[in-house]
Amino acid sequence: MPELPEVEVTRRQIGPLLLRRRIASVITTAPSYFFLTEPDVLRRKLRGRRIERLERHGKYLIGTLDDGSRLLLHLGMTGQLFGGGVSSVRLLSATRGASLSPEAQLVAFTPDRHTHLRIQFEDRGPEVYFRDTRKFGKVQWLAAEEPSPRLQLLGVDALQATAARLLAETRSRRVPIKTVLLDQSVFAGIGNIYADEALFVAGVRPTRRAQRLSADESARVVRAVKRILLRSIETGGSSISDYVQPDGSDGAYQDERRVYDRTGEACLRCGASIKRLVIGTRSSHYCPRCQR
DNA sequence: AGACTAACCTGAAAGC
DNA sequence: TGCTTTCAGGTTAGTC
Repeated sequence: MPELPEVEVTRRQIGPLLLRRRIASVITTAPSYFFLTEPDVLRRKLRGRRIERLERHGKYLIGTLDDGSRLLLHLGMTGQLFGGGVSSVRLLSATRGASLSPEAQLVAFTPDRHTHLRIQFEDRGPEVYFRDTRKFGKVQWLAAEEPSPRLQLLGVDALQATAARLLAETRSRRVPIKTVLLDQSVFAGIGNIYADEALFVAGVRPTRRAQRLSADESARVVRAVKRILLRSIETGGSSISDYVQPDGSDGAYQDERRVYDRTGEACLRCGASIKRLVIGTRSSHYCPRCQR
């Protein structure tokens, strides 16, 4: 569910709760394919460590631990990271600086069967939870220097996209342009909402064969992608079905959607009825008049 | 290599 | 009021 903006908003909000605190223990659910690293291994590797950095590449969050190992997190469709816990608010106030009104970032929460990770810290302050109802999310521990095939497959982060790269990639592909935008090995981070939104802004129909994209259109698409992703981050991401920010509040970008999930509604630019069709199993939305 | 599909899950909403 | 079907911000393994 979360795309680049939601993951970036999550990174910024969860950072203060996750970074530089020594991990006392990790509680997990039973083994499942959510765990690329077995839960018992994960618990053992994380105990006693501190996360020094939290970076994002596409939709992946990458924590670097104080022993050089790394923690990979992917939110999948329904994954959510947030801080909270019993009696943690008071303790957090006592242990943290007053930069961000820490209380506002915590959610009153009782772990349930979908809470696959529960991280507790030695400072006894707020816990960090990773909850994911559908289990399409992923967690993986990587030893220091251990390469990650998943990360290696990713293209440059979508905020670093270039028209030249998109144009080069499209030359040999006869799939719809939208399929190329969703391909994480081209640009990492674009998902179903922002692919539709960017193509609308660029005036390109999602079904257009990649090979038929002009250099000018490639530039427009890349510009639209970046503008829309940055704007969505500013507004806290999109809250369409169940995504909420780590502090529990809704993002606001869904209010700025131009086509996604607006089937049958009027195009905000020309008034035509927004169409929906399926491209490679993903529902796609576009304006038949504004997008050619 | 590129293009498709099926599969991994759960829950909400719509259809009957 | 059920029971069934459809749909969902994602990715990967397998087949042609």
